[in-house]
Amino acid sequence: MEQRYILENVQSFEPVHIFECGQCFRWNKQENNSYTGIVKNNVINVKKENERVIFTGNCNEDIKTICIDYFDLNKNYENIKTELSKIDNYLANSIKYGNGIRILHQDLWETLISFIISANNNIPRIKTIIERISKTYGNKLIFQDKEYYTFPTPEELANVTVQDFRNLGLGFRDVRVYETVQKTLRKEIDLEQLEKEKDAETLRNKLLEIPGVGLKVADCIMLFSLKKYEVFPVDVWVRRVISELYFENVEQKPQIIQKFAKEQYGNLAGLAQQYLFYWRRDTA
DNA sequence: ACCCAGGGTCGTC
DNA sequence: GACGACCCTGGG
Repeated sequence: MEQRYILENVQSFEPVHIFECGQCFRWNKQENNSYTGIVKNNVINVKKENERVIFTGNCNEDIKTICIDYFDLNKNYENIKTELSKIDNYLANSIKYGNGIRILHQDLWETLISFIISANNNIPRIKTIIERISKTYGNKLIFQDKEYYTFPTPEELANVTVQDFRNLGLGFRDVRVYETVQKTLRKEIDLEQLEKEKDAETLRNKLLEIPGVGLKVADCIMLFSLKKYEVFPVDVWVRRVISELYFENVEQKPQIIQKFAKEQYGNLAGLAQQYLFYWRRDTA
């Protein structure tokens, strides 16, 4: 049923920053500049009007509860931005540019599969593939006379073959997704255990055992789903922006970049990464 | 038409 | 630890 939740006097919440900073793939801009997306079994529209954010949705659960968790609304980004801005001017400027970014608390399963698909791929195509998977194997939801589809569970993907995935356009990632689905069904991958794991290093090592998950994808999962804000995913854009700003435009290896980020940005390096990524990619 | 690059990972050397 | 291969597609 349709529900509404309104947030007044908000700071640090800008839909375009949140949804276009590369952390998520299932939110789409509407004609009125609001965004509509799918959160578990719920369709939600997010509209910003001056200092007010309006969440409207067809939700099975309480929309307020969903939004507080998903958008991490109890986290104080004002303080974080103030602290990070003190580090250096490059970061301070990118924070100004993407001042409304928030790191989402996304579903682990969906994030895992999405970032396996992201390997050597571009964002428009990643979005298309995820949409096809959802439309083919997810459940239909109706919101304001339009159709939306949930991201399918491991069980809903149980009988999908490698060839089926290939036909949906996954390319060479088909086997990786297939194996990950099957291992999850056999409990060789334990999603609940991963969610409970507190220690970042242990968590990363467990993620690295999953087919299609290397260092970069593991870090994205940790940051975008498991709230490990200290990790610093290094993709081509981040590698580029860090090399340009801090290494006189001499391309550094990912390991060097990560070491540098940890020293420069500290335990909130992941947030710094999002501001820098958004700024560099959006001004390209 | 052609080429390149994209939120990398994996097997092989 | 370095190097190529890998599906596919949008943009130059």
